[in-house]
Amino acid sequence: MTLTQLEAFVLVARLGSVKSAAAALGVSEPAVSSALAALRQHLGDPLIVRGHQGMQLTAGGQRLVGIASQMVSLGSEAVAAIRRAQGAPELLRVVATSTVAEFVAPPLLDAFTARTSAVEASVGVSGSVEMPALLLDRLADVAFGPRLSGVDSAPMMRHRLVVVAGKRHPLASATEVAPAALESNDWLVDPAGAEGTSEVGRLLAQLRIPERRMRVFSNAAAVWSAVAEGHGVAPALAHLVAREVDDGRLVVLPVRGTPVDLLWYVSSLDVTRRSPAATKLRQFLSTPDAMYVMHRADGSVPVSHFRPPVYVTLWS
Amino acid sequence: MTLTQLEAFVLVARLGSVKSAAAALGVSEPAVSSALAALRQHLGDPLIVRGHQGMQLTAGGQRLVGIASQMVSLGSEAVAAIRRAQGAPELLRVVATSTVAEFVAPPLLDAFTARTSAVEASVGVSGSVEMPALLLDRLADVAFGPRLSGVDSAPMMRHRLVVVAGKRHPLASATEVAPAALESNDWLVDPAGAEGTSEVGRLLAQLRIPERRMRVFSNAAAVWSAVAEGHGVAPALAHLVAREVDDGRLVVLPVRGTPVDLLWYVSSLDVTRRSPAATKLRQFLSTPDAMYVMHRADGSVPVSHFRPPVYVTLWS
DNA sequence: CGACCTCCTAAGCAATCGCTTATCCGTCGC
DNA sequence: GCGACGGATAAGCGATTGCTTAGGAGGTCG
Repeated sequence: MTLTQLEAFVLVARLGSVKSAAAALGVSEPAVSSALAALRQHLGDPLIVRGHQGMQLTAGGQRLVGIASQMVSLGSEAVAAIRRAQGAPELLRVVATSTVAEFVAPPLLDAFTARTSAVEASVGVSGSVEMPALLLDRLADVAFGPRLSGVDSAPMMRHRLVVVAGKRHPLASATEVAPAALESNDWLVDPAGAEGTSEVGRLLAQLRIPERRMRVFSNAAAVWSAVAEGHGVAPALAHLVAREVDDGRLVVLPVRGTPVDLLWYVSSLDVTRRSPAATKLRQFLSTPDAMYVMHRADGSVPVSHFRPPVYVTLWS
Repeated sequence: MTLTQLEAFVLVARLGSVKSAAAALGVSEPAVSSALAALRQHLGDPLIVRGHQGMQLTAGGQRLVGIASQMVSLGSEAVAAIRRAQGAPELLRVVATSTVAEFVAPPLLDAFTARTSAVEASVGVSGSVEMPALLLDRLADVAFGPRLSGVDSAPMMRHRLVVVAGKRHPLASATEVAPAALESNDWLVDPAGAEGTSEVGRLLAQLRIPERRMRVFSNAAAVWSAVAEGHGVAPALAHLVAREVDDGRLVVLPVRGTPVDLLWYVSSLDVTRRSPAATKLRQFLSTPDAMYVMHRADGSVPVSHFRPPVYVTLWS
């Protein structure tokens, strides 16, 4: 499997014909055809066959084309990245679980880059199970989330997990919440909560909430706003819903086993192998400035510092 | 530049020595060394040099290692994907602007996959400028967002853009909002709004809102909840904040030029080149069922259908 | 200073890549 | 049925890849 072969395949898929792909590449048509043949043999799939209107992708070809196209474009990106790196700022790539990425990471990294010259930070979202691999593969320099094994994790921020409901919710005025009452309610969670291995996932498992009762929202802010509307109950971070609780819009339920005091950790490779920027960030995290930013976090940053964290998704 | 070379480089970077990389690959040590040499020459950068503790990445090497590692892992993923494709469901990869991805896409695709057998849908977030390229590269089958040129766009859903503020905001009781008052307020937006080319971005430009007045949140739900707290004003989708407005928690401001009636479009390659699943989805979009789901959307789906949309980010 | 240890270079060799020209075979249109 | 078109196959060629063994170069240690 060669990048040239993959590029030929992508072009054929995209243009719908071997001939035009050959023209686009500036080579003869058998060159493309044989590249395709080699790829077919290597993967054991026809990939693309003659159909009634141009070439038709097989099921395997359909899956391959996205992957192959990324590989090819990453190839050119690699060249461009090296070019840019001649006099460029250091990169700091952070992954975080969805909750942290939503509220804590953006203002924290904004404050960090403002205090540290020549560091360029960006954030991505990932499940906690993928994090060690991402660090080991150097796809990320730092991970925010639960404690990880196999890499160097240190406590970063204490937080408290509570269960909340809207003020008009039937359970809102209860002095004690029975286990049976929990199971018969809708539970609203964010993507991190849907992961069984997360802290929230473990809490839900401990409370024996059945899966069919769980509804996953794309982010925690959406969860809490739906809960305030009266749609079920949800786990929440105490300091982030404090204002809604003070206003009376949300009510903390007296659920057995809560509140839970937890820690988020910062993880990276061990000290000899982590990137300089990762070292600097870990130092910054121990300053009072960082503590202040983390706890005040509402997840927003000024537009001039904003860089969308996600450009392209790798389809699994 | 070969995948073998990239793999050798990644392993050296990861293990910190040529020797151990060679051992891991089960080849002699000059084999790794020469692969590295070829890559160095091809890219014109030392990539990784002898330092005091093992090999040290150069600035270029630091950037390359993430890209290279992805290319290598995509290579093995390609093989796995083909394997799985022998009797596998069709893939439908959707990209959407952040607002659509947050509220509309998940329930819509959930309803679609429930009604259509053997289709496996997943969603990613991207800016609208990248969308045509993503479709053309077949990194995505379908895009939800503004009308795109160069691909086949059709109207999908009408929506109305308004400007909202919290009930206690100074502008909440105004009968007419002066342009000067707009500029001196904080404007809260989601990632799509921070893109100058989006509909929200154009609205903000038209209102002459200076960049320093804009604060970007990671999602729209967070924006509206912050606005309800009294933190500035924000563009909002009328049907999604309707309940907050009815409750009096948010107030629609009488801003000149609003409300704006807009359309979201569904885009894909032209009819001969789009995937079968994309065709089916576009048919589904014209049914009353789809309309119902789109307008009722609060962005949640049952946990059993939930697949986190983003696993890995390509760092730009 | 000399004995490491680790990386790089040299030389050589089989296999493959990537390309060419020339020729065959399938499927359309008429 | 018979061209015409487009894709696959064949044969052949130079360049590159990917590996080996052998030896040199540049550090860090005792």
